[in-house]
Amino acid sequence: MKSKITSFDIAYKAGVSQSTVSRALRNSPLVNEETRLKVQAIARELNYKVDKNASNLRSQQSGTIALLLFEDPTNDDSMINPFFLAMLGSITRACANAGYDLLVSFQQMANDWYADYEDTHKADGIILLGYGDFVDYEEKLKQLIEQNTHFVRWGSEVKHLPVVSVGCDNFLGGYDATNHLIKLGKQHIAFIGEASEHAPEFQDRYLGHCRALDDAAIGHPESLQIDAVSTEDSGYQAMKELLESDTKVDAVFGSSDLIAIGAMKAIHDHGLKVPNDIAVVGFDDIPISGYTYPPLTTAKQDTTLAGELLVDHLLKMIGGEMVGTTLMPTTMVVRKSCGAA
Amino acid sequence: MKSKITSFDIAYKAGVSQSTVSRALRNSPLVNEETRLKVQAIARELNYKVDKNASNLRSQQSGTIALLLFEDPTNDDSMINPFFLAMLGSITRACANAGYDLLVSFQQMANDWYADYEDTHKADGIILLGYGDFVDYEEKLKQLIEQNTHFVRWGSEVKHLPVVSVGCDNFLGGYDATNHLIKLGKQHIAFIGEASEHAPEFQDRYLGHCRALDDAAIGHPESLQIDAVSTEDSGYQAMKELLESDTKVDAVFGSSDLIAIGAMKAIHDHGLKVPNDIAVVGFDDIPISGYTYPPLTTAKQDTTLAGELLVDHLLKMIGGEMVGTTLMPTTMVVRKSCGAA
DNA sequence: CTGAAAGCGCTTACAG
DNA sequence: CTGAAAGCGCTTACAG
Repeated sequence: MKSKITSFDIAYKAGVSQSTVSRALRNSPLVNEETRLKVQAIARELNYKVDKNASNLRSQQSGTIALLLFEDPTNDDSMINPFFLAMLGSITRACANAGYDLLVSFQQMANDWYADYEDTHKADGIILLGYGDFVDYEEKLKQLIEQNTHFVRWGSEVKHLPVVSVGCDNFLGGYDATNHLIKLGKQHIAFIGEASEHAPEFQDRYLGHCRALDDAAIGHPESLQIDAVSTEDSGYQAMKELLESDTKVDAVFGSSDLIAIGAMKAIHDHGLKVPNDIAVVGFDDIPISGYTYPPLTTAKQDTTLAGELLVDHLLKMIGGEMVGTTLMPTTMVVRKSCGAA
Repeated sequence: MKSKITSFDIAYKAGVSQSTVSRALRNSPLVNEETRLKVQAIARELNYKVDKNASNLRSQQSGTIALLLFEDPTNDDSMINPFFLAMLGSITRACANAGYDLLVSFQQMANDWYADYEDTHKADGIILLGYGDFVDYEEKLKQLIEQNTHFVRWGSEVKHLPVVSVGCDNFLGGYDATNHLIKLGKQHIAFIGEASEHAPEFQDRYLGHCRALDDAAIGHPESLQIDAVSTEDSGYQAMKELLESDTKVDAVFGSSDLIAIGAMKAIHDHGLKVPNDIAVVGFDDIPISGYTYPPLTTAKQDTTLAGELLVDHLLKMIGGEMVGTTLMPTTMVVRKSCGAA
């Protein structure tokens, strides 16, 4: 029964031209109110829908945004960072509000990614979330810039490249998190997370962490910074290593909630208590963080606002407007894991 | 610099016709090897990409699948069920493997949903994940059927409707979960989750739960079934209510991991211990479940396989094949929350 | 194996 | 306010 209905069928039924049907359905002011209503009524009656391929081809735009989500290669679906998934939710919603569809693609850094969504006219612009290694990723960004692709990315400002980013003030967020622990009297605060150019967000958090310690005249020996990627497992291993090294530690700043959650598990498995023996704070405020044991104190990134800003910035760029990088503040969400409550 | 390159430009450069370019780029066997390589080389050199709108319009297919994710209306992004998000990951991956793009849409039951992705030729078929209230949702399914839309859904078999589903054997999963608790000597096992026709999956789990109790000659009084939707908060409230009611309970089967996690928090807040005072099992095995305190024992649904099956079934339907509903088994993942380990 | 031609279903100048 | 016509960039019979 799916014999295709076209605008010509509607035109015939309504006794007008196909051009008029096209205008009426797009609510063009060029068409008579009465005509418009009649055409729309008939279209509804016949369950007619404009063929997007045809209209996109003709008007040379897609009404679609592509979201490229990068993760380290892994075939484990469960490894998708819940923080990004929360972002995905808010981005989808923001797109829908703006009348855009969202094409989602999980990219492995291994593949020939920057999947040409804009070049193939499937999308008007691209949102980039995450990256494996920042140094590799930077090369890809250069390609996108060269191709004049419209895109925004989530993250810290990219130096030396004309890239529009939306991100959090990771330095300040890291400062606040560590400062919170200092205020609670902690003296030996470990930082878990890779603090290198390969992970600029973590690095900024680490620099904020160090600044807070400096301001309080507390040292930050190298032995208290342990590399980890943003998974529970990595946080667990890093914390385990730290505990087994007999380094003195009374608090931990996990550079993501997943890391902090893994660290808490390692602390428990080691026979110690959070926050009594070791206080813990995280970064992100993923949905689960209020339900860990104990509930996790963390520097919250506002994913709702982030999604809105990403879409807003991208749409402006597509429209030819100039936009700059936006950094949002983080807010401390104090729960039990730090020992404050 | 984005003056549009078309297949005619490639044809001109290669000294062949545009038809040949089109064939060469799609690796048609109708084209000479040498010609094909030359054309492809030139296309690459000029960074030419086939315009999807044009090719889709002409060939009347989109190479795209739409994923519609339903949740109860809420403006909180964090409420997106991590189980569905894990599914999203595996569906995206399965689509990519099949050469399809994925259009994602979060639907609120309130809206005029079934967003006509197939009618507008933006997608060749639709995958449905979740639903608010099943009774309302069933009406929407009827519309999709009426429109001859190609779609598959995640969930239990739908009775009396010609709908293809992929889901888990919730009855057996529920049976296994409760049976596991029985084997550990539990006698007063509560079920938290709505066990009504409005949530058939939960209902099936409940029926499996009851059957296991029947088989062991243990009662299942109504007082031990508390309604809850699939959120930590709802699980927390339900458990709190149960604890305050002074009903005797030595174990809890949360009909989703989120519910179980919320319940564990309520048990802790009530001053009791998991699993010593009350054992807990969940359902799903979401990523976080290995990192809760204590780690959650749960009936795992294999999201990777689920995503593959959903895409596989849908693609077959699009291709005109007949496919039926598939029910996958669940597997018990035993961790500490049940007291077995 | 290759090319000339038709046509997918729209939108948008252009003319009135 | 409306219509006739062109054309977006492909794919696919059709003919050779």
